Amino acid sequence: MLSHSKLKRNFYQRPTLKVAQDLLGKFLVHKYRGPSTSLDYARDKSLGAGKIYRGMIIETEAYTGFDDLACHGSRGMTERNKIMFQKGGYAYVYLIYGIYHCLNLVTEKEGKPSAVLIRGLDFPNADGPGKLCREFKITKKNCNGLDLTGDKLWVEDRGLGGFKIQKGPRVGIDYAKHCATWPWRFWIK
DNA sequence: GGTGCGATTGCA
DNA sequence: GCAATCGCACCA
Repeated sequence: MLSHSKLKRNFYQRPTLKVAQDLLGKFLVHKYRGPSTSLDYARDKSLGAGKIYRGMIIETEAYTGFDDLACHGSRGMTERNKIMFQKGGYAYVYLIYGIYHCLNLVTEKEGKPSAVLIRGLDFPNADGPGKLCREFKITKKNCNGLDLTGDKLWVEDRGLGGFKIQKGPRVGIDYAKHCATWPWRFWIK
């Protein structure tokens, strides 16, 4: 196997709980071609030709199906969550609190709302779902609906494994009643 | 057409 | 503890 292989669609078209754990230790990559701030240019003169952001995924959460009250798609398809109903291998990005964006990787089969929320990367200022999107220039406008088998946003397997996976309840979903305690959050040290 | 709030973050 | 800030879900 290639040491830097881009994950294919069949990786995502599996049970969401499995995908959420298998994404740990893989690398999120964003090839960004959009406008950069003057501060970005001061830090990195190569930005004019586009920039590649790459960081190891260290924390995820699973959201799947109509019985998961914390899943955005559990109450049916809407304009916001329609990407979640596609087949696995697409990016679902939404705006939260009017300020931050959250990146999800759609899983399973078409018609079943399922995705993995990327909550943290081993990368400076990318410890948190909102922070990693800000740091990696991921927004709803430029990433929602992107095909993860394409050349803008994808996940790489760099051959790292053997991590001890920790698990616990998902964050910030107290409103989801009995689902709030399900141990669907996963992370590695 | 009006209303209320969120899969977050940073600061007091 | 709590404000920021807005798309959108939901109700009328």
